[in-house]
Amino acid sequence: MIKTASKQHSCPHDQGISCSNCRLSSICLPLALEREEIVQLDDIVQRGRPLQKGQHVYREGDTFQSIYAVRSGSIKAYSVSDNGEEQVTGFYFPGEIVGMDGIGQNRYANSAQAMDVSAICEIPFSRIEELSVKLPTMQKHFFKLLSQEIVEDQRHITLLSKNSAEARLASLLVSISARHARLHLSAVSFRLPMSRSDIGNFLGLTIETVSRVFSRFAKQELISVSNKDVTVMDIAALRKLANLAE
Amino acid sequence: MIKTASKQHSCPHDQGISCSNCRLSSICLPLALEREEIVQLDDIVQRGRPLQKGQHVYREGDTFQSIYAVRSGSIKAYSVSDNGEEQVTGFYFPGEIVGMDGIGQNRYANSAQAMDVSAICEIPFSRIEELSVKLPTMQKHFFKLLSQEIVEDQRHITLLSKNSAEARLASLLVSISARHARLHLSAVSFRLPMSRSDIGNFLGLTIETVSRVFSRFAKQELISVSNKDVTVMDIAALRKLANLAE
DNA sequence: CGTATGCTTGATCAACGTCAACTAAGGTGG
DNA sequence: CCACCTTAGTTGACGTTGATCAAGCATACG
Repeated sequence: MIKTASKQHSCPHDQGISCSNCRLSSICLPLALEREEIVQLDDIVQRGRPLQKGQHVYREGDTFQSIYAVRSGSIKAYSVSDNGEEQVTGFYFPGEIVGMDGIGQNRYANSAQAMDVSAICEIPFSRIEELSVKLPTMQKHFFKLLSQEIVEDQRHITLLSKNSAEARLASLLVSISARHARLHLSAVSFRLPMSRSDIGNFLGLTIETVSRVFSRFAKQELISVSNKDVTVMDIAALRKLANLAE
Repeated sequence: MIKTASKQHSCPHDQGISCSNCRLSSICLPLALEREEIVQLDDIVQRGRPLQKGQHVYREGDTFQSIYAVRSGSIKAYSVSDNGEEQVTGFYFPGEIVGMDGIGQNRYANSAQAMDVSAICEIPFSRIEELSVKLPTMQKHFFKLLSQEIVEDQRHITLLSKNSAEARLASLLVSISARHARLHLSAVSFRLPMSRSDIGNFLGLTIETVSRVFSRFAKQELISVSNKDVTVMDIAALRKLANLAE
């Protein structure tokens, strides 16, 4: 693989980057991987051209081959149930990994679609398996990654099972805010990449309810909303509404 | 480890059994593990005395060390959210694995509690990691296991997000029936090990709603219920109600 | 500039939750 | 072994939240 010279503060869509100097590596590779190990991972990661909004990373039912790290932009994952209804199962931001649902059945259980222009790193799973056998740290990392997705999904189950529309939306806003902060972006002002319909679908609510709750939050001056742009004005109140510990 | 002589059709609570001759191994170890490999796994697996009803396998927050295969009985997993409410995240029957939520944080994210007298096999995770490095088949198996739990949880998200009380309960009944069948038990008549309250909690419903839906199903002669004993009379209708493909 | 699409807001409705009373089942001590 | 008590489950009446239906508005795109 040919790599162009990479600079320290590169453009997020830049392809001439390696895991070693990727500013996301602390999220993507939270383990204390040795420099040596990262170099080996680098060799298997494939960085393609950015996806346009609406393009799919993979589709439900496709043969599973790779997992993907989001480098820039944002991805939504969704599945279609037997009766043809869509269920949005997750939103993924830079540093996060999609596609792990495919491992079990050798077929993706979800489709993954770009909500913005997005750059992704493809990591062929067979190579991960090989590397994991050689590098126990790497194996541990991927076991952890999978386990964390389980815990995330269970949190979402709790959200849907126990919480009101307000709590659900508050929870999503808090989560997105925190993930922006982790990326050293503003935790206060951000643009939601997804539609109201995606939000509703993800949270088990109708688009009308989502809209109403946004309006209510705005009226209570917890946030200000203008279309997809949100400014969080009272994160503590949102956390409280979301039933999260202080 | 000392193993007593094992017979072919052993008692489910019997401790003198090994993976090699366990009738659950096709569920627990669906991979084409070589006999040689199973023997190595056998050496890791610890089989303790059965748990009494109500006893915990582990508790949320405990340091993660092992995953557990259910040998007999049934286990429920639940977590307590920040506001103190319980959420039942899963029911586990023989051949199924609990505890994988602990890998990511080195702490269990759920508590696991026996709903009946239950026998479990403890599998220390560090040993799995070691073995997985030596046996790629084993590594693959555990990657798959984790991934399948993700897919399961996502199905449950869809259930909670999109389906009515009737669909949710129908879905649970179909699932339990199928899992009984897999164990070569009756898919038609079975005893529910969990309380109405656990069912409601798992399905995001109140106990009253669960009770009413049971009664409605009985009146429509889809099932007959007597306390915890259920007989499925029209599985096709239940599948339809659950929005499952024929 | 006009049309399509996404979003908001209002009015009404239904599903499920809440509250309450009652019944059945299981467990314990006399 | 039975009587009592506790806990689990059922059923009914009523209330609330969020879905549905419908109309209008804003934004984006050709």
